[in-house]
Amino acid sequence: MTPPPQDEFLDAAKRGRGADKARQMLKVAQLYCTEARIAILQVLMQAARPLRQDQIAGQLTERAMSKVTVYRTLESLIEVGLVHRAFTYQRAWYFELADHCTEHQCHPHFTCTNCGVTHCLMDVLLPLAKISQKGFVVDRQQVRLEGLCPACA
Amino acid sequence: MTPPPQDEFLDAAKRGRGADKARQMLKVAQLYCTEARIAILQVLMQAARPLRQDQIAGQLTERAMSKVTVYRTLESLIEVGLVHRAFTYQRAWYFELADHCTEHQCHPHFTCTNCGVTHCLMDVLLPLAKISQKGFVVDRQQVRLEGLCPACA
DNA sequence: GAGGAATATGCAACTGAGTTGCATATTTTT
DNA sequence: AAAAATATGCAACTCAGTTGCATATTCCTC
Repeated sequence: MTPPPQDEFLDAAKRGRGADKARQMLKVAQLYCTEARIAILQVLMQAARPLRQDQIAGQLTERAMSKVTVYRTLESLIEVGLVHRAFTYQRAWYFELADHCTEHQCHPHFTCTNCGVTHCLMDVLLPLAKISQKGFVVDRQQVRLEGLCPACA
Repeated sequence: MTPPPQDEFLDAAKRGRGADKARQMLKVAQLYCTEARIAILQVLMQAARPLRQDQIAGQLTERAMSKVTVYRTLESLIEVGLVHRAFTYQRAWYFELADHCTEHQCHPHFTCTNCGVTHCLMDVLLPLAKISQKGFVVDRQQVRLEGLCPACA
């Protein structure tokens, strides 16, 4: 096992963890591999919960990014199905990676009305509402919960 | 059966259908019986689906009402539990009467991504997510569906 | 690699739902 | 009827998200 040359180490560190995976995802989606898309994908890959635009921007350590770019980048990632809008809270959208989602529904989100923190209920899956016999074509079912989180209860 | 005096007829007509019921609801809730609250409650009682502020204001035939008053009126009705925020769509809140709701969840809402119309699925009830054993105290569970309505499918 | 087409970014200015302060009007209580 | 409590309207504001346009970056072809 010969160690990779030093500049490759530096390069990897500079690109940050998950950069290669992000590039791969973008290539498959046929999107330009831009600094913005790679960085935002990395942030979302590391996030434990959905994030707002300003929270995403706040985690971009390498370089500041205008909110316009953040929104437009998210929009492009949503279009190709890599990201989705998880929910709105206090008039702001929260975004998250679209993996861990089954075909028609993602995991439920629980938002604590006391501390405002949102928890992804990854291991909870409610049945799909049976409304196709009425002529509805369900694209997506979303479940939101509100109440007190374990810490606040 | 003596008919009520004519001015009572006129008065009932002027107050509109459901005015008495609205007054009753407000009295029980210990809120002032104002023109705004009565009128908005009537609109919501007759609505087949959740309405935005401007849609509510647009249905007030008697007298125009400032949007500030509509929002503050809805806020007061929400505080006492007569109304609730059903969902947001395109950055706007949709309001509806809080009846027809069980303790912890209301009926699901289906919004058509083609025509934008929302349908209340009054006869659909999903089980509550079982997360209380994890320490969560669920106050409200909300289910949103997206796709194509029968007319658009 | 150079050049050019396609696409992405940033700035500044805008949009629009919802909010706030304050003076005035209405409702309820005494 | 007067006083206390609360509601309304206006104008001005907030702030998440959007748009037009000039510039910069990415990718593709040679």
